[in-house]
Amino acid sequence: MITNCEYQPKERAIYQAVLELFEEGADINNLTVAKITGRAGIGKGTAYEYFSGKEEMIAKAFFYNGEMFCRQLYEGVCKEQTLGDKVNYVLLAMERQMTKTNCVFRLIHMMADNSPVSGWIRELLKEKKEVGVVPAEAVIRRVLDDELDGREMPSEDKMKYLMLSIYSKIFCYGMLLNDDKYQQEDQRVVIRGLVNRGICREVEEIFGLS
Amino acid sequence: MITNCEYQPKERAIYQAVLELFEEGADINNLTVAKITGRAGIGKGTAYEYFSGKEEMIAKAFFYNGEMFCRQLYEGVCKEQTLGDKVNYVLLAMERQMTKTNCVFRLIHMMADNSPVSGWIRELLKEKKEVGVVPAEAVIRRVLDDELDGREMPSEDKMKYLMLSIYSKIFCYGMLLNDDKYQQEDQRVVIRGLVNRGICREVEEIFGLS
Amino acid sequence: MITNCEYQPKERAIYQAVLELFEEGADINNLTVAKITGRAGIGKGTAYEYFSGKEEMIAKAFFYNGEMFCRQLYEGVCKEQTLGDKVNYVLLAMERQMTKTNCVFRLIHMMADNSPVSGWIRELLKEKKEVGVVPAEAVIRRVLDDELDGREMPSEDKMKYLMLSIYSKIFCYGMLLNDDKYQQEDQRVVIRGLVNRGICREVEEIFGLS
Amino acid sequence: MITNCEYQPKERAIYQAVLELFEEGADINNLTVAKITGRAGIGKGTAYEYFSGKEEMIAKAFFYNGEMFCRQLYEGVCKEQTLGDKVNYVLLAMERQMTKTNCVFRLIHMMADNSPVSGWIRELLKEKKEVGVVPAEAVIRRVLDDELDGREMPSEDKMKYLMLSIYSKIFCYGMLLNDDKYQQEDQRVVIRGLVNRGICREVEEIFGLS
DNA sequence: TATGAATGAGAATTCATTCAT
DNA sequence: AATGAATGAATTCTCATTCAT
Repeated sequence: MITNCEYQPKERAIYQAVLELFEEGADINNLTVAKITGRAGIGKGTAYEYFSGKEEMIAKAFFYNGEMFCRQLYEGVCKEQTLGDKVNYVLLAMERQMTKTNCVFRLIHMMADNSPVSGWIRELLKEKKEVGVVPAEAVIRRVLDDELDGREMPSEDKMKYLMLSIYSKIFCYGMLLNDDKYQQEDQRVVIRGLVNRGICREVEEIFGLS
Repeated sequence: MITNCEYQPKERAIYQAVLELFEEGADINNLTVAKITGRAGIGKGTAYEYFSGKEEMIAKAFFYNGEMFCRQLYEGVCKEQTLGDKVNYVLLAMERQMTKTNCVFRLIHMMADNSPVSGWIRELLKEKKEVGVVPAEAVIRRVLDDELDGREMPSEDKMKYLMLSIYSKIFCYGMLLNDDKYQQEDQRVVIRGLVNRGICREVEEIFGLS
Repeated sequence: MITNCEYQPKERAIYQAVLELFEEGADINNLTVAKITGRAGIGKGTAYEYFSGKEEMIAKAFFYNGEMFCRQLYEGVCKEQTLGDKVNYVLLAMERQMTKTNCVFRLIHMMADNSPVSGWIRELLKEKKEVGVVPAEAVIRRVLDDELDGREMPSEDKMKYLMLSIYSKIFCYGMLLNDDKYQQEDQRVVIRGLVNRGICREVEEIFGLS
Repeated sequence: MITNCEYQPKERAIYQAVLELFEEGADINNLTVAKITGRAGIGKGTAYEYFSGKEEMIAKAFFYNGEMFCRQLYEGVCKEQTLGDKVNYVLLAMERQMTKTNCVFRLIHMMADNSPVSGWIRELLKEKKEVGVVPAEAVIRRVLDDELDGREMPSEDKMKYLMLSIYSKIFCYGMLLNDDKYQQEDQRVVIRGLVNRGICREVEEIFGLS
């Protein structure tokens, strides 16, 4: 079940400011509180009423973005019928997100960091897992559950491999999109098809042999 | 052809210092010149005789690491005969690198950044491409070239997809290794087999149909 | 004559909050309005209805404390008959005050400061002198007046010296009390006797020769 | 024995800057690092090469002042022959110090604080006690030792009382000097005589009865 | 009258870089 | 060539005070 989180207006303003600055190409590590609050149109001190420090602002901003993205993704995926359509939906959503910004990727990058921001993100993830928020993993799992249906559940190793394999293919599709060539829809459609089929085949393989 | 780059001793000392600090868990953005030169055992001013600034030191350090890694990989891959053995060699090299540190991943993360470091890295990549240095891509391409042999070359799109698909599988294997479960060899051997077979099948598929 | 000053409840709450925080070891310069009003249980804005700023709050709080202390002292001293008993009363009152907190000393310290708080205190002292409030000086003078009785008044210089000499002895007793050794009554009683006798002898000397 | 402490030039510059600003009436709590280093004529960052923070700068500056003062005092006292001359020397030194600034008093005030500066001062005192530096106490004790000579040592309580009693009289003399009346030497000479005699009598009393 | 959210001036501190030795 | 003391721009964060409710 998706929780209906309410965000306070100033909190939201900070998130949006961070994401905007980010989309405009700012480097996270050079993001200053002054820039963020300036963009958000609020006083510097006000930010500290809502956050304990800069790192929390940034981490939560990306988390907010990820949450919004995954929630939409989840809802969209549920409406599609076939595995191929579901995967396609995800890849298209990825495209939209990518052209706007690389936010989702950054979230992943940041998680692998040793920076204070990454610490915050990991903590947020743990915390939210207990509440009913939709993480990226849940989206993929949902797709797989639908597909598994009556069939026998594969071994844990295979499921883990499958999850990551799909995850990495989507990720790899996102990386391809950075290439100038794929700025045009007619070029993207070809590669999207390849990736989609690649994922479907992998699912069938694992689920088929189990 | 692999160029025989010579590194000056102080330059090397800087690289090693950066990598050491990194392996010890330092956050890149909190690496200071003082810490780096202190670890390298040279004066702060001296570093500026070899580098234009902190960003260059860090970027080149990771580049140095990547180069060393890929060079070894390339040499190792050349010695193996079958596709499966080659892929296995890469995955094992990945494991070794992973346990030491996530340096290769970090390199990737940093490339996706908007930070000054990432700017340096992208520039270095361009520059080196013109010289004959071995990038990660070259390793994969070498494996594929061997395999392609007499067969017909697939379309550019398919090759691009294949490259990234392999890349993503290796990447995905690296990510799995972070999991506590895979700290033990007997656990790793199972998943390594799955990844290896996944890659080989994908290669066969693309090369088979072309 | 002791004026019957009435304090408004919120005003009093502020004073008590300041003194409480102080007794708990807070540093005056790190006392924030937020902490004070928080402790007082009133809104931050409300404090500004009663005081012009933080400095006034603190200065008046200590002034309030000093006034209460001196008033009690004055009343107590009046009830005693001999010089020795009066001095003893003062020293015992000092002890009680000391164990609770060093507030009286702090008041003295603050007066010697160049801080805004000290400015306020000096101003308050002037102001109150015109009204009939009991200052520490008045207590000592009262003791001396009783003792002087019919005898001839010594020169102004001598009176001034005597006042300060007594003052310094009491002060010195207070300082001694900080010593761990004097946490026990049986230790204190010895030193208290010495101080008492020192003061009495000094009074006799000055008053005797005049 | 007086240790010959060497101070580095920048360190000294900071001390002098703090003391100068202080003599000019600055409030300790409003002393900023910018003001101090500005006055000292060095860069803000440089101060942090020598001190861990603002508090250390201020505490050590006053400590430096106290040390210099006490060292001179000690040397001067040693040259005098009679108790009266020695005490007179101390009182005159006090006067000189007072007209310049109240630094010694401030040091005392600061010690009684709960501020970080006071913490530093207390720590410095402990530390220096182990090294052979001359504290205020040593000066008084030296005077008493000379006087005690062959006579029997009084009880610990009495010695403690005597030390503090003298200390407080000197302190009280310093306080008197703040009075406008005593800005003139002819006025001071009277009161100085009274204080001097008061101290001598007290010493004789304690040493006589032991 | 009472409040506390909002503010921004101001403070401490860090650290990349320079440059005299 | 090598150094590290000196620097000050830049950054984070605090907190007294205001003012709309």
